[in-house]
Amino acid sequence: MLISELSKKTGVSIHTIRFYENKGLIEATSDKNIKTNKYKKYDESHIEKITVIKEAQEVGFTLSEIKTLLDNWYGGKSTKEEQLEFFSAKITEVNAKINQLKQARKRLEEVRKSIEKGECQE
Amino acid sequence: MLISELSKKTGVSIHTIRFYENKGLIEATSDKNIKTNKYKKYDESHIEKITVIKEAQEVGFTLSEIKTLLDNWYGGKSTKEEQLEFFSAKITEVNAKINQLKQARKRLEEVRKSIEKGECQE
DNA sequence: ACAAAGTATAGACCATACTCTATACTATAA
DNA sequence: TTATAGTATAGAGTATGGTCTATACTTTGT
Repeated sequence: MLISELSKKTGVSIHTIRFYENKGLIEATSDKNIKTNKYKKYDESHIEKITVIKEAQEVGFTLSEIKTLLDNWYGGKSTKEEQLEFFSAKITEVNAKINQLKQARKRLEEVRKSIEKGECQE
Repeated sequence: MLISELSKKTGVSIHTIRFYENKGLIEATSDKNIKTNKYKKYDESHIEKITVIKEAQEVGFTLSEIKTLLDNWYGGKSTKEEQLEFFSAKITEVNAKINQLKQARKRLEEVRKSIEKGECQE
């Protein structure tokens, strides 16, 4: 598929897709056939990667972290051990974030309770 | 205390404290006494606010969201009902973030498992 | 054949959240 | 009193993550 279709299927703008491509997060499939144009081709794997980018961003990872994540996820550049280590570390990070959020929730609930009790204004 | 002390006690740079002040997140206590200088004074409440800023940032809130949070937390500008509504909404947001992170963790654990099984490389 | 729509590249521009520099005034210690 | 250290303001500069514009080439429909 071409970029506009990928854009429609992912909900990510053409500009942003190109931005990701420049950053090295995704890479269009190179067609070895000599073509008259420079139109880039994308497939299901690109949809999946963009989905991962969106999900990872929502939970607070930066694009540079996500690039490393995708490189480990799809690229075979590192050994099995390195990959296992990488994902274990990421899971630890996510657990830490969950705990921070639980703390924040507790704080917010305390504030809400104190407002309910009318400690702030009568 | 003066700004350098606040900086030391919070671990936030003087520049950043002034940046927060310009953004309206904190406000130095105005001393009614006529003084020869323009040195701003801070107290424990400012330490607490900066702590809240840091905590809220860690869990993904923007400065503008945090400003609203602080205004509701410390300022009596809104009614009890509005405050309750605000904090309930924030708690809902935090819960949503926790769920997203749990989903992300599940995803990452699945990837880790598939690597363990050697599905990616032999 | 020609207009309209799609694609590519490069670079400008924007918002957020800092971070630093220049300049000037103030306080303190020797 | 004079150096130096701290404070204030204004504005420039940086990094991240986009978003948009200009220009040029390609494809498609009529």
